[in-house]
Amino acid sequence: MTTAQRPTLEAVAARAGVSRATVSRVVNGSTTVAEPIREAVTRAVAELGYVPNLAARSLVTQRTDSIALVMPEAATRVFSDDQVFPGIIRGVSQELEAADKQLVLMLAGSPAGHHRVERYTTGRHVDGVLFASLHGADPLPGTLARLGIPVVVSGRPLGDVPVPYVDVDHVAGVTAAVRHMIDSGRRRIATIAGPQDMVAGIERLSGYRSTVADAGLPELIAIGDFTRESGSAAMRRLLAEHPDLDGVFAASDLMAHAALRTLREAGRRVPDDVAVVGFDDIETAAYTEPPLTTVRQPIVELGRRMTRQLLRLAAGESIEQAVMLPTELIRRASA
Amino acid sequence: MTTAQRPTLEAVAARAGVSRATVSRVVNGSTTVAEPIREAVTRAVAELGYVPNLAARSLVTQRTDSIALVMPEAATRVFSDDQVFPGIIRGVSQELEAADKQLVLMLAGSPAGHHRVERYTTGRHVDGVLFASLHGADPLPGTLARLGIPVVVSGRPLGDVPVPYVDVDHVAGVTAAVRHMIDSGRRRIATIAGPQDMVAGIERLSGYRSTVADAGLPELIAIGDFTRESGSAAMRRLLAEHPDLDGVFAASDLMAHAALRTLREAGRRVPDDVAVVGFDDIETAAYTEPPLTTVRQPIVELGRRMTRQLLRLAAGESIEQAVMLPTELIRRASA
DNA sequence: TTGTATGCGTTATCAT
DNA sequence: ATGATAACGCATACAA
Repeated sequence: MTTAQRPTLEAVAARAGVSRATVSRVVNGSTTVAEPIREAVTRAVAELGYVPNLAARSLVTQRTDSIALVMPEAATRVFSDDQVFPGIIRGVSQELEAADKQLVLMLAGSPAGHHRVERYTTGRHVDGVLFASLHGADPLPGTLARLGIPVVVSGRPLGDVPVPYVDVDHVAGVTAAVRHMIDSGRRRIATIAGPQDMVAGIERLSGYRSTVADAGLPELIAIGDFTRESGSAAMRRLLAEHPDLDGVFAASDLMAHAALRTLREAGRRVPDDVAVVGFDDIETAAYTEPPLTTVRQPIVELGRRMTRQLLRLAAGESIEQAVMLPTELIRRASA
Repeated sequence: MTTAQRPTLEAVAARAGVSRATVSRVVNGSTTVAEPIREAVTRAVAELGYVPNLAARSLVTQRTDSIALVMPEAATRVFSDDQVFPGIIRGVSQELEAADKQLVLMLAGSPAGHHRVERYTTGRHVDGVLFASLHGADPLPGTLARLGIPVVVSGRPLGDVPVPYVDVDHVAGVTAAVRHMIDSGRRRIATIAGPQDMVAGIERLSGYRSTVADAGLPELIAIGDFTRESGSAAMRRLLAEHPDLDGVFAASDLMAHAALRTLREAGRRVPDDVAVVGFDDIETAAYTEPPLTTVRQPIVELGRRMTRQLLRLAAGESIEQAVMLPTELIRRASA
C-alpha cells in the first residue's frame, strides 16, 4: 500500500505562503481573511487536494460531526420487508445530509451488541444518539440523557424516562380504522395486536379496545409480533375461537397480509365475509389481494423529525419533550 | 448542558498511581504489564468510567476503525421494499460488528451527495469503502483504489476498473429460471428486464437471451427498472405486443409481483395461461397470489463477503479480484 | 487582518 | 516492566 502522504494544513500553508492559522480560517470560512490571501489559499488547497483530518479537528473542537442511529432490534428483524426501519434510516440520512453530519448505524440486537452501543455512545464518539425503536424499558436512552448526551427516541419510551421522543398518533389511526369497519356494519371485529413490550404494540391495542368498547362491541384479541408468521398464527387462532368474526384490524401490514391469505385459505372472502385493515401502509399494501385498507404512518417524516430535534438539542436549544405525527386511513378494497 | 468532563488517560493514571503509558498498555491489552498493576489500572478505569477518545487515538494510529457503506442510489429508491439494500446493510453490519468496526452509512443519490461521498472517503475518514451498487461506470471506486484506499464493490463494475467485487451468479440463476419454464412446455417466454445501466440488469437480460436462443425460442423483451410500477408498464407492453406469450421472467420480484397483478387484470391465469418467475426471493414472494417461483440470491451473505474482503484488504492482505455467490431456483406456484 | 503558541488525548519511541 | 516525551493535525486565544 503506497499510501501517499496526504497534505496537512502545514503543507497548504507553505504552498500559499501563509501561516497554518490563516489556512484554517479560510478552510472554515472565517470572514476575516483578505480576498487575495483567501484566493491563494483556496488555490493551494485545490492543487494539493487538501482535505481536513477529521480526527484532529474533532480532537480540538470536541465535536465529531456524526450521530448514531441505534436499532435495538435483533438484526434479523430490523430488515424484514417491514419498511419501518428503512424508512427511518432514509429520513434520518436526508436530514443529516442537509446538516453535513455523518450517520453511524448501530444494530444492537444481541446483548453484546447492546453493550457495544453503550460503550460507543457513552464514550462520546458521536454528537448525539437516535433510537429507532425500543423494546421494553431500555435504560440506555435515560443513561445517555443523564450524561448530557443529546438523545431522541422514536416512540414514547416505556417507563417514565424523561427522554424527548417523536411518535405517530397510533390511537387516532387505529380509531379511524376500527370506526371505518363499524360504520360499514361490522359487529364482530377482532384485532391481531403487536408485541406488548413495544409502545406501538401497546397503543394500537389500547386504541382498538377503547373503540370497540365505545361501540358496545366485544373484544376479540390475538397477539402477534408484527411479522407475517405471527400474523398467520394469530389469524388461525381468532378463526378457531371466533368463527363468526366479520372484521380484523391487524397492527401491522405484514400481519394483515398474512391474515388475508389465512382467511382465503379458510374459505372466507375479503371484504365480503371479513373486512381487514392493516397499519403502516407499506408499499406491498397496494398489491395484496385484495389491496389492503390500512393506516398510513409518515415513517420517513418520523426519521426527519427525530433528526431535526436531535440537532437542535445538540446545538444547545431546548426542545419539546414529545412530537406527535398524524396518521391517515388509506381506503382500498379490503375493508 | 452540564457536560461532565470525561476522564482521560491522565486521570486514570493519576488514580491508579502509574503513568499514562502504562494505562494505555492495559487498555490496549499489552502483555507486558505486571498483574497487580494491570488490576489497579482496570479498577481505576471502571471507577472513573473511562472510555478512550477515538479521535485522539485515530490521530496517532492513522486508523479510524470505521468503514463506509455507500449506496449510490437515489435515496427514494434505496429503501423501497426491494430487500436488496437492507439485506446488504444487515450482512455488512454483522461482519463489522464481529471486527469491532463502525458502519458509516452514506446515501449518494444526488450529485451533491456523490460529491460529498467523494470528499469524505478520499479524505481518509474511513479505513475502507464498500459500494452497494453501481449505476453506469461510476469512476469513484477506481479513484479510491488508486489512492490506496481499500474498496470493494457489490456487482461487477461496468467499464474495466480493476476494483475487487463480490457478485451473485446472475446468469446461472436466470438460466435455471428460463429452463424451468421451457421444461414445462412454455414456448413464448418474455422477460421484463432490469435497467441496462446496472450489471444486475444487464446480466439478467443476457442470461435470458442466451437461454431462449439456445432453445430456438424468440426474444420477447420489455425493459423496467426493478420497481413495481415499471413492472406493470412493461407487462402491459408485452401483452399488447405479444398476446400469445405463455411465460414471463421478471428480473426482480417487485416487477414479477406487478406482472402477476397485471396479468390477472388482463384475464390471464397464472400459471395456467402464463408462467411467471421472479428474481431475488424477497419475503413477499411467498405471499403473492399465487406464490412466486423465483431465483434466490444470497443477499445478506453478499454483504458479509464484501465486508470480509474489505477487511482483509485493509489488513494488507491481497484478495481475489472477483467472488461469485451461487443463486438458487425456488419453486412455488407461479411457474 | 495575520501570525505565534498552546493544547486536545492518544500511541509509540526510547530510556531506564 | 515502566516512565518520559515526542508526535499526530487542527483550532483558537492572544499578540502583533
